[in-house]
Amino acid sequence: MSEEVLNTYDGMLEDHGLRRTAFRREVIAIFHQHEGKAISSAEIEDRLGTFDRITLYRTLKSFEEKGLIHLASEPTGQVKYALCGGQCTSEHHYDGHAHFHCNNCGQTVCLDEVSKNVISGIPNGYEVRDIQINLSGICQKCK
Amino acid sequence: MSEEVLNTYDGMLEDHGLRRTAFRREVIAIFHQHEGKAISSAEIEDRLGTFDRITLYRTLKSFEEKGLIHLASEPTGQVKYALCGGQCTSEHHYDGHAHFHCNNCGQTVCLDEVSKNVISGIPNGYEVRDIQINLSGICQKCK
DNA sequence: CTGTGTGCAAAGGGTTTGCAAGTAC
DNA sequence: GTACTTGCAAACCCTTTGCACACAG
Repeated sequence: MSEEVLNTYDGMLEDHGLRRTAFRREVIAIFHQHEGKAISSAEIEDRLGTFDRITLYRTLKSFEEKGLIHLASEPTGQVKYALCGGQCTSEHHYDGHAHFHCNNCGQTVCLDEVSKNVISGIPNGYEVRDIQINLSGICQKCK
Repeated sequence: MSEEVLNTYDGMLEDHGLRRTAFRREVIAIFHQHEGKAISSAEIEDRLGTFDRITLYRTLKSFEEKGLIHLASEPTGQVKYALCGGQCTSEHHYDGHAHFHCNNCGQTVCLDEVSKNVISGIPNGYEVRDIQINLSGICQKCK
């Protein structure tokens, strides 16, 4: 891992009010390797060399609370995580993209091309704080 | 339970190739009482008088497979279920509406007013079979 | 009668909690 | 030094599986 990348990871942690530890750097590195995809806790485990599952759960929880990652659940309820864009905070998530889940290979990719701005018709009185669009089907590779 | 309603429930079961049992009628009745909302397995349990949790799991699974109900998972991964419209089959689900989850009261309602037809910008090569739109925030009552 | 559904018990798997030792700041 | 983080163990909870009995068709 180059020093520059390390500094980037440290910066991400610092920006979100998280202490810079080796474990957290490693988890961010794994997310970085899967940029553009949402990955499950199990997938992260597989990538972690020396790992402790419990610590990973807590790490993901604090990352999510501090706005570093966001949840992207499958329709079946399986929880996956992906790196947030730079504008996310603990107050509000702004992941402006949809997710596509492939029923064949099981991978979930982020589709930046699909905008959420088209959503309309929300009845009066509802205060929308988050929008999740989850597509599923067969991805490019599996077709 | 009037005879007419009973017949309706029986018809729903028969139409989806499911045997008509007392347990299944009761589960459908609970969904009917919560029409327009997605409910969790735990919420159904609370409503069931004499219930067996395991049988409920299996019932929900077969309902889902036969196109009687559809999944509406929360962003957190919690699985909820809602009655399908009449056009759903075991081959394909056509729940043409979005779901709104209230972060305060925890209820999930179906928003028929929010159309999925507006989704565009899906890259070539992706075969979309299902679209789920999950909104969250504060509902009318809690505001 | 035959195949499906139900109920109970037990197993399974992922996630959370408690606490002591270690580490960032 | 203080507060947060980590690691291990155990507990938890929801869900699934196996099997015998009951019931729908």
